Parts: sequence; structure tokens; C-alpha cells
Amino acid sequence: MKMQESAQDYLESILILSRKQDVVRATDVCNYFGYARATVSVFMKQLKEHGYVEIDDHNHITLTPEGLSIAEEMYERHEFLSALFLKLGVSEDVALKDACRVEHYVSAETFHAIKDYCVAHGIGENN
Amino acid sequence: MKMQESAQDYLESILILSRKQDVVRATDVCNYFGYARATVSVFMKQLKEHGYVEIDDHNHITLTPEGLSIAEEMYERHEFLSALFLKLGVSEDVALKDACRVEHYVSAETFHAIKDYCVAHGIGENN
DNA sequence: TCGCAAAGTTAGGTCTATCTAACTTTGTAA
DNA sequence: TTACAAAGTTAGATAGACCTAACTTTGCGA
Repeated sequence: MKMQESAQDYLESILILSRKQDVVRATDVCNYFGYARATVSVFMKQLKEHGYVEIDDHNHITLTPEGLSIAEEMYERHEFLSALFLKLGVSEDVALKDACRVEHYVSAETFHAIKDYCVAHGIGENN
Repeated sequence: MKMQESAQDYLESILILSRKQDVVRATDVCNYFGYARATVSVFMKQLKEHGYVEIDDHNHITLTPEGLSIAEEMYERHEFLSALFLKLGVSEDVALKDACRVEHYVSAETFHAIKDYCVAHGIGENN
């Protein structure tokens, strides 16, 4: 599995769900995205095979350290970019949607350059 | 055909090529992307069927007004974003690669918000 | 002007990520 | 404790975007 947009999205969704509830199951991920159960079932099996998640005998999904690291990276980008877009005057709907997509296509280098600029200019946190 | 990343890329490439040379043929697009002739041939037929390009009896490809408008939008984003990333200190390789991908995933609203900010703060043009 | 190389097309294949339908497993409420 | 609904799995289909192989068409140089 190449680590693509979709895998990153699944991992991020597991992180987000795990912060809202005790356990995360495939059906929660289905609801989160609106995907069919079969789609998530198959994808989870692949994520497990590649060492990004673990699934216990109650079908509770947890992120491995590797999966967690990717999920956290995506989540940080998501939070940061959506906050930035909002600051720039973008409407909430659009800011969230764009952040959700752009987060996968910015390299670490560019993301950090943007962040550094914002920190230096006090954008995205205090003012 | 949903107007997706790939179609936008093809249209943008035709615009870029048409500014560098007299005529644009499928083979030029092949070289531009490194795609197989068959791939481009099939895709051009679809672009033609959907009214984004015209192909004359010498196989010269031109953009229709609709195709041109998409191509110009993508091109503007590409130029603007890559210049912005460079200004922020991103290396040239990465800035170009990221601009190339991000340009497809930013809505018009967000793009213009970013541009407005940059104009207001003199980023990306003069300093 | 004709032969060959370049360009274009067609057919069929792959991979990713989705779907529906039909099935099995799990867990809980009566 | 069992029956039913929720959850999960499997199989097979679809769509987009790429590929190679094999074929046809075009156009240029000798």
C-alpha cells in the first residue's frame, strides 16, 4: 500500500474518533465518512496488514505507533490549515473542506514554511 | 467526465505548451507528462467530446473557451502558489511539486482569500 | 513518390477506491 | 436463551487513470 490520501484519511478519522469515544469500530468509520461497511472492512484489513492499525477480538480498532504518527501529522495539518483559512476570511464550510483536501498534498517542508511564517506574523493563534 | 485533477492538468499542459510552440499535438502532451501515447489519445478524445478542446485534421489541439478558462485558472494558481512557497523559503523543487498538486484542491474562495492577504501584505510580487 | 519513422488509435490489462448484495458473526433485550 | 438487529465479511461490479502490445495513419527525406 502506498501511503495515499485515502489511507491518511482513514488513519486521521480513527484518531479523531478515538478522542471522542472509548473505542473505535469499523462502523464508526463508516458513519464518519458515509462509506459502505464493506469498503471500510476491506480497507481496515489492509491497514492492519501494513501495520498501521490493530484490531482486537472485539473489533476495536487502535492505531499502531506508525499509524498514530501519520494520523497526528494529518490532524495537525488539518487543524492548522482550517484555522488559517478561517483567519483569511474563508467561510467555515469551505475552509474545512479545503483543509481536508490540501492537508494531503502539502509536503512537510511547505507546511512548516507556512507555519513558520504564520508564527512569525502572529497569524492563526492569537490575533 | 467530472472535472477532476487529471483533466485540469491536461488542460493546463496544453495552455503551457501552446505558449511555447506554434501547435500542440498529443505527442507533446505525452512528453510533457511522460505518459504513454495511448493514455493521452484516449483522454484527448474525452476532452474533445466534453467540449474542452478541439482537434483539427492535422491533430493540432486547441483549447475551447471553456477549456481555456479552466487552464488559465489552474495556471494562475500554479504560478501564484509556487511563487508564494518560494517566498516562504521552500526549495524550488518542492515548491513546484506542491503547487502542482495543491492548485487542484483549493477552492476559488480560499485561493482568493490567500491572494488577497498576500496582496495586502506585499507578498509574492514586490518584496 | 514511396518507404520508414513518428504519431495516433484500439484492445485489453492493472490498480485504487468505491459500491451493492448476500452472507456470517456478535451482542443484547425480552 | 434465543431471536433479531447491528456489525462485519466476501464476492463481484464499476469508474478513473494509467499501462503495453499491436495495429493504422501521417508526413517527411532521399
